[in-house]
Amino acid sequence: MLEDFGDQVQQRMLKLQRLREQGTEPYPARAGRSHTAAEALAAFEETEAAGGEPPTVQVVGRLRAIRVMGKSAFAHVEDGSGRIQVYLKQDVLGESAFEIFKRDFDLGDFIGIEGHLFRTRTGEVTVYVRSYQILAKALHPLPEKWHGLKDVETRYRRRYLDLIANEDVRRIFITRTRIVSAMRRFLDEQGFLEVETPTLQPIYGGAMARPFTTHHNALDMTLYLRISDELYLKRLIVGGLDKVYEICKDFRNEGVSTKHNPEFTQMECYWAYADYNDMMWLTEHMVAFIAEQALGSMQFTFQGHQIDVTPPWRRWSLRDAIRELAEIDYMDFPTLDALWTEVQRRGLGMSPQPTWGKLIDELLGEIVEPTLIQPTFIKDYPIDISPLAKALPDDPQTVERFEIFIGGLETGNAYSELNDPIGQRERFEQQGVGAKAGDEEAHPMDEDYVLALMHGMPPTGGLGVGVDRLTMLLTDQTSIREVILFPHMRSEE
RNA sequence: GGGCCGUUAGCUCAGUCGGUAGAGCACCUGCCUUUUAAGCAGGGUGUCGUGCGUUCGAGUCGCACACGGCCCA
Repeated sequence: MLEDFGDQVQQRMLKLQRLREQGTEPYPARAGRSHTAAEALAAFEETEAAGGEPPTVQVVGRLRAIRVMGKSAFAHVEDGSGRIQVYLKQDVLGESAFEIFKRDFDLGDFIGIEGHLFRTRTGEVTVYVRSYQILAKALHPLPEKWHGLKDVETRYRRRYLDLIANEDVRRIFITRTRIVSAMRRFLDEQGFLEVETPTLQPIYGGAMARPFTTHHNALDMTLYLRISDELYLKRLIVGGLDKVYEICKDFRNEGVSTKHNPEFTQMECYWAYADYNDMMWLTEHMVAFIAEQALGSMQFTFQGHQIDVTPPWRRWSLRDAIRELAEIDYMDFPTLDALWTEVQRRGLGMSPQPTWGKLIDELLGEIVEPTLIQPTFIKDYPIDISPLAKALPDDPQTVERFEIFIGGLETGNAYSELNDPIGQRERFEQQGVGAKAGDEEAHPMDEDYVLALMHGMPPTGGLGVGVDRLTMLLTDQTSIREVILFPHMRSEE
């Protein structure tokens, strides 16, 4: 089976064998280290400035460049902090140790070295190696040093190579981590309690989407991978946890695209005694905080646009936005048929939708969304696409809901939560009508959730933010796969 | 689901009109004790994504399929 890998792997296998034969363990259990590469460089600069003796260091890392010159050699060793050059000389190491390095070490191997620091003729701070040790032999060559790794399929399937070869990719994922950690910090500081709710749910809900289905063998029951954690988090609001949030994977059984991965990360939070206006405040301050923490600025570039997330953001009603950009007041066309006729009469090129609200959502997505570059709250949505949101006091067809748009991307969704149990049951029933009419994304009835509401839920604001989408914005990426370490791929077989 | 493009050495890529598979890096052999895309001399290491077909002959032409990318739905 190792023969399948070709000549270069065979060569490295031989070297591995030779190391073992002369008594070296090529995969030792531990490594001595006194400094990271970056710390070693800093330590040298410090003592140099102070006029002191150059420090002796032990550094470890992966060999990223080797330049052998007969009886001496330079190499670059890379660890998580960066790279440092090392210098090996035959008359320091001895003939045997130097020959072993030359003959049996390859690019990609992990090595530990020990020696004092000095500055070369060309000025680079370098470790003058007194001794070295193999830490792990690499049997497969790494991507090439100039052009790196470009093949998108290989980059996604073998992300470790992408991270080794492409510095900017590493930076994206470090930024992603900073985004999530800043989000947590912000919510924690606002007094939200981080909780965990079920991934495996007997009834899916909280969003309009098709679920993944699975089966519990011992209990012989069908379970769904969550499409949202909303209904569980609101049960916690009923239970008196007044501010809760969860950052977790949701799963939606839909097509994959540059904006959709079957599993994606969402932050949802619920705030008792708040409404959707409070959630707008929370959203704009949270995103501003995250940008500041992750990027060092509330301004950033996305696809050539200068975006500024400094609060407050624009608030624009959905009806006004569509009235302005599509020149249709959908309230003048209160049925699916009437609105569809008007949309077609104007030649807007929309695709047919199962409900009035979904057609409005289509207009939003096609006509309004691409224009929303600066952060914008589009607010007040049709009730039939928002079965969990509370209606406006003076307009029973419209709910207190907003979506967040930045850079032409929908990045979040929020509303004043419907807390009337009877009203909620009616909404679910209404969704059931849609399901019977063939709407595969209709929200299912959840009696257990209605039961929770019957015990009383305070007025509550809820918010969901797509972590992947937010990361795309803050790292200037147009494909969700560029911000997910291991995006979904078809089987290679 | 549809359209277009791509898949050739470990990596990045050439490959003309259908005529025995190419380059750089990497790798192998030798030289080289302050180099840094080290250098010098020599060596091609391959299931041309898979299958079927056309042809005297296919990386190249045709069909199907797989995987990926972009656009559309």
